[in-house]
Amino acid sequence: MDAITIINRLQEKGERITLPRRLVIEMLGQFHKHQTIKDIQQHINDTNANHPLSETTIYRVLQWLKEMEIVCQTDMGQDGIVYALMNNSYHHHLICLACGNTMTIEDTLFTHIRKQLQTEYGFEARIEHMAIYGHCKICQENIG
Amino acid sequence: MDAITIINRLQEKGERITLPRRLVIEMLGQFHKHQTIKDIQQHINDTNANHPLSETTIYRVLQWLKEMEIVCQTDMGQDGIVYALMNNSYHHHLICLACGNTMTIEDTLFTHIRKQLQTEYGFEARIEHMAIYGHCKICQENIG
DNA sequence: TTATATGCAAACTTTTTGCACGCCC
DNA sequence: GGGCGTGCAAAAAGTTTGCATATAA
Repeated sequence: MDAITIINRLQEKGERITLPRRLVIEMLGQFHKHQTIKDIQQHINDTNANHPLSETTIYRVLQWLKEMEIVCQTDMGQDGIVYALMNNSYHHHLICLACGNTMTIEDTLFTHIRKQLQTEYGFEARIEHMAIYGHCKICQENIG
Repeated sequence: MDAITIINRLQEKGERITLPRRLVIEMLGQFHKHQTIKDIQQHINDTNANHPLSETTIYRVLQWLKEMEIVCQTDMGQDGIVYALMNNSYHHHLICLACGNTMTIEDTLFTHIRKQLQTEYGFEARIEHMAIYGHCKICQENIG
């Protein structure tokens, strides 16, 4: 689902589509990576110098997009809080506590756990973008 | 491992044990629940009125305890960032996006994923205290 | 036209930093 | 005694709010 589709769906739901909202959705759709508030603001204001957005607006647009379940929010620890469209193919991050490097992993790892949560607790998990901390292979060897 | 054991081990490692450090460790050991910075400060300053701790110190003690891998930090979303001793029997939280209720779940759920991360990526995951968002059974039924 | 989103400024919360002093080893 | 931790105050960073204005529908 790309930015235009998202915008159309929101509009069909009766949501108001304003320029700031459009810009944020397009920005997140363009970069298939999680972005901080600052990333979003900077990119929009760089490419759209004639209509810069205030931080306030970006916070409010992201809040709205979360309520609409269009974006998800992840705490990346040291790297701060990041946002991404939910429709991007799900992926997750391994973050090494020793060297700080991050690895991206596929979502298939969570298939089993999702089913189990549903079966055992009746809970429908939204694991779109998980950050898992630990020690990477190299650092384990260096420590060991 | 209780507070006294933790303190002894740190001391054996050559770490300096000061009163603030002792108070924070004991506080976390006493309540087997995750605590916010404010919880920690308030409890210590209530029960230890003769030696109140500044926020600065608590931040620094927690930073140190994280480096020592004694405490883990979890972002509970709306409820803020919380801290807990790692040695408490691991547990995790299901947080409903609709009603906000949280459920506590056992760690066994993650056994499989830990092994898989180790095997496939050589990554030793530290999944001590995970917050998983989604929709609880009741809210699913109400929405559906 | 009218309800709602935006921008600005200011408040508020959370976290970090510099420096003088005090305490643990 | 000496190095390191602490407290204070202030700054920095992150987030929220009130209100007048602008704008989508």
